[in-house]
Amino acid sequence: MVDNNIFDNNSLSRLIAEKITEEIITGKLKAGDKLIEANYAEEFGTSRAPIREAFYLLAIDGLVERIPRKGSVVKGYSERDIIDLLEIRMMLESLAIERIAELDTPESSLIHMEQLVNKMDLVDGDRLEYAMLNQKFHLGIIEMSKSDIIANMYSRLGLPLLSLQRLSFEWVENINKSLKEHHIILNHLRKKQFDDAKKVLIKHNQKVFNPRGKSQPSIKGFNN
Amino acid sequence: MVDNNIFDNNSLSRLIAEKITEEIITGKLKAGDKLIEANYAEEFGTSRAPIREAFYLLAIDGLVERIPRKGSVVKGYSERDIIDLLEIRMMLESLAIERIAELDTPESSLIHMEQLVNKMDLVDGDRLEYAMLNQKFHLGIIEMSKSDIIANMYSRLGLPLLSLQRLSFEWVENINKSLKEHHIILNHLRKKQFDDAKKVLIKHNQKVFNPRGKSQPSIKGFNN
DNA sequence: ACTTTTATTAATGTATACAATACCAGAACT
DNA sequence: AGTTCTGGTATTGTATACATTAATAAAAGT
Repeated sequence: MVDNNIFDNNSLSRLIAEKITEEIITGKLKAGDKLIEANYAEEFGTSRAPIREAFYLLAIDGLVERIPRKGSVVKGYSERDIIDLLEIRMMLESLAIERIAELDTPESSLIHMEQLVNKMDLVDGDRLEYAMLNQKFHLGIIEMSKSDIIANMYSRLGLPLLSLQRLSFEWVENINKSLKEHHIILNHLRKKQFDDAKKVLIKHNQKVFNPRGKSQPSIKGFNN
Repeated sequence: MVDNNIFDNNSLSRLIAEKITEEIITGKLKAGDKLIEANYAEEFGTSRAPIREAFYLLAIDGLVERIPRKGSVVKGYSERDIIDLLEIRMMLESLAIERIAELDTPESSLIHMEQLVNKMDLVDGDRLEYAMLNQKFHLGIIEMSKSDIIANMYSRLGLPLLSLQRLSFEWVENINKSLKEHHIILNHLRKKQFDDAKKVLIKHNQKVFNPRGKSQPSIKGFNN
């Protein structure tokens, strides 16, 4: 028995969930948009069953909200929500660094992170591309901690933030500072100056969001 | 139009999920136990569809792990996992107190919490009962923060910890100190001494885990 | 005109049936 | 004995059909 081929992404539902995730992150689907099972079933040429599963997977990642007997909508986050998400993300990353300090991080991980940061230096103007790489950087720190719990918690924050950062970046002003800080954090990690790494990381996170007065859209198609 | 009756717990799946949650928390179901859709379908006299949904709800709360094409099992947590869970819980509660400090907490909330703590004083020997009340206390702090995000994150931690606390309480030794601290935290909140509340809370949480007999792979030595 | 009622339609919830896959025990082979 | 086939069974994955509920529109009453 040969192993699964490339297309078998562990069942349809995962594949569909990934596709919808992409649509949310790229902004094709916006907060409040209603997701209709039948529509997607037709679009993907399947029955509603795997679509439902996909919606659940998305709900776990915090991208979709399921309202019993009403349906599934793309979850919206208020300004307050985003502040809390960022705060919690920072806490998790701080904790991750504490955990990293207790381990020997293999050279390969550090190299991987450095490659990532170098790639970010070269991005020129594509917000989505930058947001994706940035996400990978933060995720990389989480993974270095080798803590399933932290990683699990983080996954609930990461994607919603990714879908928002694209919009709310103060692109021009902060990008250069942000890039430099990534390098600094990595250097501290390499030199095992974990307290310093933490300090820079905390500052780094505190500067990410500049609220701009956008409020949460209401959900269309529902009678609230 | 009269509102839904008491039995309509917003669809079967929620009800089933609650029931299974109870079985996990009370220890009837143990980590690693496999959950078979068909079995539960028969037990509840339904088809497999709502059972599946229930499993997903449990997965969101971190009580069950879904492995594609294999099934659902009661999720187990290692000692390291528990340390991380507790650490994150502490962080979230700390953050919650910061948020509380920014609000006017209504008197009714404080009274509610005080009633809870008083009830805890009276519990005599029933670990599960105490663990449940303790859970409500911690949850109460989260709710006072009025942050959906914090509450959402917390729900992923709370139930797994609840299912573990019952087993590993160092009942006699620490219970009195723990009780006192609850009162102290509440008093600080009432007097708007939020920094003090936070400090006590952090200490309260840090004492929770005492890995003493490292030989034991289980969750021994975990209390609060 | 405005609200309430009623019918129609759309969408989710649940049940049943079948398909694909994983699991397991026993046979065949080395 | 141990390993690899092989078949049968258990269990999840998907499809289809129907039931129930929510959203929409039209009709009736005030």
